[in-house]
Amino acid sequence: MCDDSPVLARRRSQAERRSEAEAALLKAAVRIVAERGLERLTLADVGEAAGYSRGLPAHYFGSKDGLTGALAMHIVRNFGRGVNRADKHAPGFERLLAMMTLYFDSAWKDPLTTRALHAVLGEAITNAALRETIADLNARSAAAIEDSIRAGIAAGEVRSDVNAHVTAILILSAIRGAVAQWLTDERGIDLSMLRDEFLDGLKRRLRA
Amino acid sequence: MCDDSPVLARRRSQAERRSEAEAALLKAAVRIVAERGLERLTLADVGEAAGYSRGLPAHYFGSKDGLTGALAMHIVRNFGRGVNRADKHAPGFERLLAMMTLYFDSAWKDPLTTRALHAVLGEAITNAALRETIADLNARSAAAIEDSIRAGIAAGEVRSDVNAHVTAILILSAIRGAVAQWLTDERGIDLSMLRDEFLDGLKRRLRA
Amino acid sequence: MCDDSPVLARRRSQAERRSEAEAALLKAAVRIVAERGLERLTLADVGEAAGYSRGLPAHYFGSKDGLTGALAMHIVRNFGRGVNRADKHAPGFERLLAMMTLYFDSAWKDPLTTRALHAVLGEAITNAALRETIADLNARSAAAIEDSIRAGIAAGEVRSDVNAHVTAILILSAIRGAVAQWLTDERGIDLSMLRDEFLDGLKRRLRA
Amino acid sequence: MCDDSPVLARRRSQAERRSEAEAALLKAAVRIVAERGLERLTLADVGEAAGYSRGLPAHYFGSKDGLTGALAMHIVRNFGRGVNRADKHAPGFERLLAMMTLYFDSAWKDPLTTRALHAVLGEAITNAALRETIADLNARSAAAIEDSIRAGIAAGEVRSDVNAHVTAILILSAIRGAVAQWLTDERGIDLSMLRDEFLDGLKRRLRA
DNA sequence: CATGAATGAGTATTCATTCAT
DNA sequence: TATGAATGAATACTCATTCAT
Repeated sequence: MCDDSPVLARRRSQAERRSEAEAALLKAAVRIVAERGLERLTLADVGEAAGYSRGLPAHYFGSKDGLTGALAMHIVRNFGRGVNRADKHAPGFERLLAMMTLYFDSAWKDPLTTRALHAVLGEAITNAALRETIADLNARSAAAIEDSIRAGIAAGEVRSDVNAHVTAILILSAIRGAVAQWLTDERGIDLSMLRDEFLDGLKRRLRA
Repeated sequence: MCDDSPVLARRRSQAERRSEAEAALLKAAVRIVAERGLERLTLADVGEAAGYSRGLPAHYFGSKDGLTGALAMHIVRNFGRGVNRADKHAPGFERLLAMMTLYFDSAWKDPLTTRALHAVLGEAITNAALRETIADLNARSAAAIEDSIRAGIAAGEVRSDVNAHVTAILILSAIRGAVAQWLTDERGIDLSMLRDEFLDGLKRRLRA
Repeated sequence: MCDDSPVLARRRSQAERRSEAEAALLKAAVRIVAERGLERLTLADVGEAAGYSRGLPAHYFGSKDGLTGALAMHIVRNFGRGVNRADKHAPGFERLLAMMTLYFDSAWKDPLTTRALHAVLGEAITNAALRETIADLNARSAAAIEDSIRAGIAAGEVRSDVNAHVTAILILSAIRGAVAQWLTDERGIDLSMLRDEFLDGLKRRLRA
Repeated sequence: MCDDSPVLARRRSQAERRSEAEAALLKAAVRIVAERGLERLTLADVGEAAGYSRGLPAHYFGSKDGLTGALAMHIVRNFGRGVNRADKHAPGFERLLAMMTLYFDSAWKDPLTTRALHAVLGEAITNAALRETIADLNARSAAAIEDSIRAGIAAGEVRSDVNAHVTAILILSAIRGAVAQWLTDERGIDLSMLRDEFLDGLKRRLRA
């Protein structure tokens, strides 16, 4: 920090090295999970794919379950960051539509993260260790949608007889299910068509 | 060996025993997958859980991939059989509503199969060997919905400006996503509430 | 069993194959432990040394702890069988002396089992999983000595004011300690001299 | 570096810190070995248990073998120091009895060191690197006993027909074996009873 | 001097698969 | 047909060791 040496590539501190390596490992893990699934992810592969040793993932994450958990957190955090870019719109119907668009479009723009996310979502159904992390993600995702619906109602943009809570969960459900089907059959399913029809239905159903 | 019973009868009995055992193995596999996931399913466990030897699953299904494939088929077939009970209604809006209800209620009534199905759906995202089976299931499921929508349009029960194909996919998406969220958080998500709200929205959106 | 085929090398039954392999594995394990100690025993080495695959020990004993436990049992059983050959003498002072002689001489005659036994005895001090097995061996070994002392007292061969229980434990202690010292320094310690002096002291101390 | 304090004082303080840390590491190692055994002792654990870094033990002792050796020496030295407190008695039968008492009582008073010592004694049987250290300990321990026996003979307190050398080894054997049995079954074995009976037998056997 | 990041070899462990009975 | 013994490859995991800070 207080090192003024003129060396351009300043030597990294231990903490920097550590977090740099950790980030690289998680990035590599995302790619591998997206391509092969959690089941066929090996600790050694992650280390090598990240340009480190075969042993480093075990050293950092302790066990495969540890890596899986950290990976879920990482994906969820990354994903949340992406969706939150919709908050340039004021809460309300506009933001809701922007969020929905982002959900669909991020699947298209970043299929790696999307595929990894859905692999983790699927795993959470039969893996108690991940369930809480994913349940929490789901709850927060639905809550963000719910907030926009309520704001829309308050602003008179959204019909006031809508059950914001349940509707939010169903909206999240539809997006998740649509993306999952697309991931299973990218050629047979036209995601942009699903997006347009979905947004259309949303307007029809919610608009005051 | 020294059994003198008529050959035909004997053959039949062996064939019966075989399919009986096979059914028992698949049933055991469904339970294990529902409880622990495909990753933690082992051939030996399936054999023992079904009351047979550790070696029988390999004997019948050849390999783990063979079992996985047969299992996916079995779940898909079972599932389809359940949903098709809606066909006592004539094709049209009534049958559509009945099918939707069945989708939700079968999750509640048979959480084991449901959980196993969703484990397989999740796996298909990153497992090419299952993708086709699942893509096919998805296509047929959506097609059944689409048929009812079209019949509804023809009967004048459903608005004629509805895009039957895309809407059917989105309907399937919403159900799948809703059940998936419920499976991840059975206490936090009220499935029957989701069902009612979903059916309500459906009527509002589709009814002529 | 009821196979009367004239083949000399009759095909072994599955159960025979299994127990044969298990015996071979344990025998190999004894040798490795005697030579290198429990710490440097690997499951793969045991399998290979026994002429089987590297994976078989894990397959049979489940884990290294499992093997260690089975090994302790096996050594203890083998050892007990050896010492019990003293029972051709009637219980009493003669049998006691014969047992003591056997203890010392079996160390000399079968240093492999002896070394392995003492490795296990040492391990039991800091390994709770073995403690009970070894505590039981110790209790039974001391009890056998105690029985002979009591019989000797009853027969008037042994002084009646001897505390049979505690003396038996101390006798076992002395033998164990003597053999342990010999194993640590075979050149510096003359075991036969220890044996003779020990037997001499025993007579002096116990004889009526 | 930029410290202007007298060099000598500084050196001394660093040397002190070094030996302080080394002592703390060895103390921690003794506890870990007593509780878990040499096999389950890790360098990192020792460092952390001593309140230092995970890397310090490797820094000081070079390798695990280095630590093991230093630990054996440390335990042996500590142990010898304890027993030598008997030298307030003049050499002879009294000192012998005092030494024996100390052997038993130190096991009771400091079970941690005792357990660690016996773990090392057990390991020495199959570990050539420790054998010499332990053989030397054994030889010196027996020699101390032998000296007292000889002094007792010279003073006319001990029977002159006793083979001092072999008897000393057997005495050490009995104590070691007794403590080992107690360590394996603290509840089932009454060490103080063994001590009393042992001392009693000793008097009867050796006293002139 | 002291820390802790990173490595990689060693090993336990799991399990699909093959094969003898 | 059915069992289960045996194999061996795959992989998680541990930890001594080295090295940069």
